[in-house]
Amino acid sequence: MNILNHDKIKLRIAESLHAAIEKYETGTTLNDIYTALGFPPDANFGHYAYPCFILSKALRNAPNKIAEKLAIEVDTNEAIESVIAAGPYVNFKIRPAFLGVNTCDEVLNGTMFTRTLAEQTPKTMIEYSQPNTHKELHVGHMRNICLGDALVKLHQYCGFDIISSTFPGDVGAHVAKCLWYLKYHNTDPIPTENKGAWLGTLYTKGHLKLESEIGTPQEAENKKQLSEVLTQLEHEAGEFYDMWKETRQWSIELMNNVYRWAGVHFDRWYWESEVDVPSVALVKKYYEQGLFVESKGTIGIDLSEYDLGFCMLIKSDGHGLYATKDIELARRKFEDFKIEKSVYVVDKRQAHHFAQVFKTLELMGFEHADKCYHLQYDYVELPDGAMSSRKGNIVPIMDLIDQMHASLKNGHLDKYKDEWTTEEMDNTADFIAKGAIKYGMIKIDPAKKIVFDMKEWLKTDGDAGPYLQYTYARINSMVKKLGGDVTGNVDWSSMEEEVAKHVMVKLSDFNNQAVQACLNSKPNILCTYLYELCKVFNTFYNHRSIRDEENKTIQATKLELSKCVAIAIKKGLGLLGIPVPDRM
RNA sequence: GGUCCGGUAGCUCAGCUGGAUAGAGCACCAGCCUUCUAAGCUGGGGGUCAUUGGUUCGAAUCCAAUCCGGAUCACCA
Repeated sequence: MNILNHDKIKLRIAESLHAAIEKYETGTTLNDIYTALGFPPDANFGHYAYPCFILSKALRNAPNKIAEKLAIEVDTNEAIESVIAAGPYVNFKIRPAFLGVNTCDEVLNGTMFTRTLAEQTPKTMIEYSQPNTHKELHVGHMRNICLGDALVKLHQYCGFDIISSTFPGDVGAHVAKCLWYLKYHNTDPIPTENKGAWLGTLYTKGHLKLESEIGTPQEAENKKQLSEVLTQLEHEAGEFYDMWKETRQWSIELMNNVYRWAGVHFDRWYWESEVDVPSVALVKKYYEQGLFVESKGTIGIDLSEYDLGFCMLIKSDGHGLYATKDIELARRKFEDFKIEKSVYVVDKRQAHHFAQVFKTLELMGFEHADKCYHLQYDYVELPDGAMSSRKGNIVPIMDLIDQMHASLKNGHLDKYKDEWTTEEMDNTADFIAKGAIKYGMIKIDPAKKIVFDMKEWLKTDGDAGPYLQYTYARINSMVKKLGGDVTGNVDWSSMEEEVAKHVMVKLSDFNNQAVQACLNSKPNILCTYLYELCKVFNTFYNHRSIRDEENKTIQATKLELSKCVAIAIKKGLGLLGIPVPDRM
């Protein structure tokens, strides 16, 4: 998957360099140069840097000599203001007018965000969020939702045709335990609202009760009752089946509440219950054909020659497993949507499971088996270990959201309580809560685990979502206050202060970062970029007052540049699923 | 034990397709609001990039070994 040379600034520098390097016949292509261009560690060196080590061998010359030579041979032009050799690097300073026309103007008119960024964009399904009904959604699920949603949006931004899907688990032992407890042991009245969360607590109680009664005379009776629940669910008839239909809806309502809050949408909800029976039938078919074998009363496939052990597909009681369903589901995804690639956003504990599933699909002759990818991430845990609904040590998503709202209203937003309507207060708190929670989930590299600490999460300063939202709101406010009084004409060439040029250079990097975040499946790259953009802007903002600027041209241009930053923040946060408040 | 993933400042992390003096945030210290939003800005202290060896002109980054932590390896999902 190639990234296209969409960055007009870098492309122009690369062209200038290429013209100088070409005559030495080193075989260095325009593309090589474009790719090698980077940023100097200290902005005082210049805006872009070209390292000359690469040419050293071909030219049989020391890198710093080459740099000196190139610095003389590369001419300044409408884009390049100066070329300076610094050790083995050639550093370029770009004219503000060129930066303005190719970056700011394009941000303002929107063309910056419609450039073609990636060469190959196969039609892809991204499956994320695999919650269970009859359990409560916790902050661990939130990481998955934030990550999955950001990936969907980033891919769409980069030109991919994306189908989003979710795969909730609405059948299985957890459902039976929950219904069992509800029927035989629950003494609470059924609440009128938040039934889904309440149901989740019953699952935990049920599980714990069953555990505690193992080895007691009660155990046999429990097993008998549980098995009756499962039988009724399987035959889709009886009291428990009716309970299942009703309680399932409570859980779906909870999921919908969370998804609504997060602003995520799924093109297709695949239910475990819909693939359960067909998946067992599929396995039996392949068993008869001889691909799958019997072992210890179960049916599965021996993958030990691939170091993947035995992949069990039908238990000795005749029921299927998670892998069974995923095999049937994989097939359906390609069939239902004619996709070319299938991505599963699931935490790393399932790595072995997916390795087995994909290998099994391959051996079954499934032509798209090599187009299935498990995108693994590390999960969220608590200071005292992994979260588990079974043990009941979870932080429900709604608790985090509620505490965040309260903390914001009693904190920074308190100063607006006499000025704002209740509605604006609630909306703003909600936007900032989304900024804090989603940014917090996404900014960490997916490969690293998150240890959740509520106290830390309620902080909104420093490298956090609210900082970026604050920068947006601040620009918005400034534009509102100054807008009418600024009468000068915009002229990018007036942006001679280094801080202003840094803002423009940083802005021009937007698409490079977005495409990296997308193709590497690391949305945290975009977080870092947006944070740095805000950092550079705030330095610029504090450096010299725009309001008090006497030169009308500079004043108008700086205000316009500020607008560009606001647009980029809004666009970038949008790709992460984070909204921006007009004021905060 | 096999496989996979992590180990960078007191804490949380970025940098990892090799390149300039290893960067942020939090915490700590010193400054900046008669307001373009202080959820901000400026400056300061703080590092054996787990360890050892290798490849290279050059290694936090690549390779190997070792140590620490975690996940996973047949009837849960």
